[in-house]
Amino acid sequence: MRDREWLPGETIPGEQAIAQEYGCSRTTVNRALRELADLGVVERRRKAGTRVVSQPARAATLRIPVVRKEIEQRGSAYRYTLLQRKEMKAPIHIREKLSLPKGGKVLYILCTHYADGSPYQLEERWINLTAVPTAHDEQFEAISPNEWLVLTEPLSNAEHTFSAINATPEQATLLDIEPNGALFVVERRTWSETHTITAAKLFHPGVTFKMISRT
Amino acid sequence: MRDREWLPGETIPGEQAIAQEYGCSRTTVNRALRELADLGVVERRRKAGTRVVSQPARAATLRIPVVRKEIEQRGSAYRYTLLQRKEMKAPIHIREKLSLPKGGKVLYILCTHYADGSPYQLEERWINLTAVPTAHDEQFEAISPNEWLVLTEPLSNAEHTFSAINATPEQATLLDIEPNGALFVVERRTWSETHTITAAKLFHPGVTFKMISRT
DNA sequence: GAGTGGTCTAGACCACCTG
DNA sequence: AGGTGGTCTAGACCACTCA
Repeated sequence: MRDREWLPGETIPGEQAIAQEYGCSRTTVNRALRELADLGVVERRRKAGTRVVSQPARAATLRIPVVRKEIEQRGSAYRYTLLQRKEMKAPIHIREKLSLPKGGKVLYILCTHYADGSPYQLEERWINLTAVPTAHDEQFEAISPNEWLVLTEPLSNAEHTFSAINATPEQATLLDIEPNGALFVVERRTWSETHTITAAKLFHPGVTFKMISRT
Repeated sequence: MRDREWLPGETIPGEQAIAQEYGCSRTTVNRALRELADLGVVERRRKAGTRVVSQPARAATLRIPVVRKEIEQRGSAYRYTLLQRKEMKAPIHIREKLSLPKGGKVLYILCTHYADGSPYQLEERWINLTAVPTAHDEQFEAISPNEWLVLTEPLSNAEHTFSAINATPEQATLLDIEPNGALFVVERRTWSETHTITAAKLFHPGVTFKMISRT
């Protein structure tokens, strides 16, 4: 069905018409078209019908696992080190990201994840202590905030931003790379239905790191 | 339904059991669970049942549009410049990526995409001339290979790899950034059901570029 | 071999949106 | 106002895979 070419620039098929033409039920057609819509190949609107998008934006699905699993899946040994941990009033840029009021308290954490002894990721994180008060009692010496939050706050929503920057001198030292070396940065914001939970910046040495998405 | 907590680490619900419990049809339960499986929250296998994943890998969906649209959507003016175009025997690393035989011919293209006059993306591309012979007749002076291929070879599969590198001197010059500046790199491989089509490397100045995925 | 998920059918009601 | 997609039901067959 998805091979067939009635795909000129942007046209309008129908839904139960297709069902008749192919001799299948509308439910099936609906599912097929819905999947095509998810892929971005097709646009659907209630009364207007279904339109074949002219220049579809490729839908790439990434799987972003917990760092430890990511490292172990490459067959490397995982190690974690806590560098800094302090409770503080949220700085302005974090207040904005987490929609916190003036004076809102956060737990700031800086830590490193190693693969086979080499720095794999530098993690900088702010946890909203109003939303996750139990973080106050966790020292994050044995478990990384990444992993702890996945266990503690399941099924949260997230927004990811990917970018590239030149390492600051401190970052270069901590990640054991050349001064000014390229870093792959993942910024993550996480929230539940009621609260914003955490903001994180994850820095990967560019030489090492690749993020892959298939189909 | 997705609020309910029978989410201990990893357990096993049933499918038509759930349908009865919630007083809805199995079709509906199936769809719900299938969507949760797509999100990576749940794992399903035929005989074994459905398991709540303990540390789910976040599924982030990216939309990767045609460069021109990406730029125009930011409200910027788009301009495109062809820098180089030559037919050649595929170098080894491209032969591997495109599964080409020795001596397989490709069309190599180097070009730049500008947003409001500033370099936005440096595109380096190899097109498989066996699979897409019509590329031979296209000069790519008026239209970018990116856009041309989306029009010519619709509905192809793709694999994307994201990484960060330091710009080479040439890249820094072409993109008008500092020497050694960080670049956000998208590598793309594209294939149809029968052929590998193209391999591309897309370089974005790290200072400018961000790639965002929501939920 | 038996039970699970994967997929389909035929029919129905509804919300939305456009013309 | 009417037609579209969105979603649901009740029932069915099949393929896979575990025990």
